[in-house]
Amino acid sequence: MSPSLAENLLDWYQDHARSLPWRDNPDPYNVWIAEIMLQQTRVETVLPYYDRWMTQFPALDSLAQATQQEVLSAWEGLGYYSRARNLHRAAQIVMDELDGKFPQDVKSLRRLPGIGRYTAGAIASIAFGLDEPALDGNIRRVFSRVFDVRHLARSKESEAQLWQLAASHLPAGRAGEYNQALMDLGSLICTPREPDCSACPLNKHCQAYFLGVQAERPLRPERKSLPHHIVGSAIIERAGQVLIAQRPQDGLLGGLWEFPGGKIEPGEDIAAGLKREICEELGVEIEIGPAYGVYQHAYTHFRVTLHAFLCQLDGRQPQNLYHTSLAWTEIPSLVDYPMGKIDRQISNALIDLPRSLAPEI
DNA sequence: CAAACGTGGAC
DNA sequence: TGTCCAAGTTT
Repeated sequence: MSPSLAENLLDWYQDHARSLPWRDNPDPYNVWIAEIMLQQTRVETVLPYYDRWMTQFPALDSLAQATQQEVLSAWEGLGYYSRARNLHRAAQIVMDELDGKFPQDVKSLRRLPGIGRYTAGAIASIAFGLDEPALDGNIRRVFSRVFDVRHLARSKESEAQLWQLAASHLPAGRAGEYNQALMDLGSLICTPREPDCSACPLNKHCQAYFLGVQAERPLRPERKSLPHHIVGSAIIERAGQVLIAQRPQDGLLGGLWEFPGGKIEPGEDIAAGLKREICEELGVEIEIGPAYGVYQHAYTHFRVTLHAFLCQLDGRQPQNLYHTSLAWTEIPSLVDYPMGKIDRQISNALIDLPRSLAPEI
């Protein structure tokens, strides 16, 4: 009798498993942090963040006791910041409501914020040794090829079929290894472009390879083009300090700090639009000074071109009409506030070129 | 349930 | 240079 899919896979994994820090000691906390960081994020990107995180927040209690600003600063640059806010909240829930005991089954894991179907299965199988499936992007691709799934990727039909496949081939008692082996296989061999089918331990099982259609699986839906927004931002300076604002908790870059401003309406003059935004957000008129750079950035669902300006207030105090909070800060202290990429670039420019704030000096 | 949610790297 | 992609979750 020829070896099963799981047998071939696990044999391969024994020799080819990647050495990763969270695999050294796969306790629930380590696996949880790694799984959240790895959501929609490459392993190479995660590695330095994971190491710093474990130094700063070595266990559940230290994470629960940290401030949200500390957590967001540790996360800065990783993106999808709700992951960090949810990790922090979940750590506090476990400490305060669950007596410090991390949930140990899929159903209770999924009650924690930020843990969905995939992550619950991953933690349950890897950290607790339970026979649970975990379907991520790699495993979707592997199974879409091995079983020649012809439904459109992410459709209801393909999701149902793939979760069924992920569950139906689990080797009893070795689900954690199996799930990780599938992910390593997807990452190393069964790659999105030019999979290395000749080196694949599953090529004898692979229907797409047999049919020569592996490059066309999974079946991808068409993508829409991204909208492009023009944004104005005000670097409001007063007595050697600049005004920064903390974004609302929900939505884009929630909880991070920014230079206030906003979207310019189509056809609107940039300076006029920036004055309007500042008036809406801070209830004050500004005088717009020298331009301070044009910044291009692509988010997941839109692109922006951001125009920054050095600005002065009209003498009145800004009111907080939109943000979580406002702060006046010395320029060197901007490093202490978590920010998204563009505002970090602006901050770094200010730190590197402080004289440009006071060109008369 | 379609849309929102970041960023960096490969081609 | 623009597009695609990468260990998903939430609303």
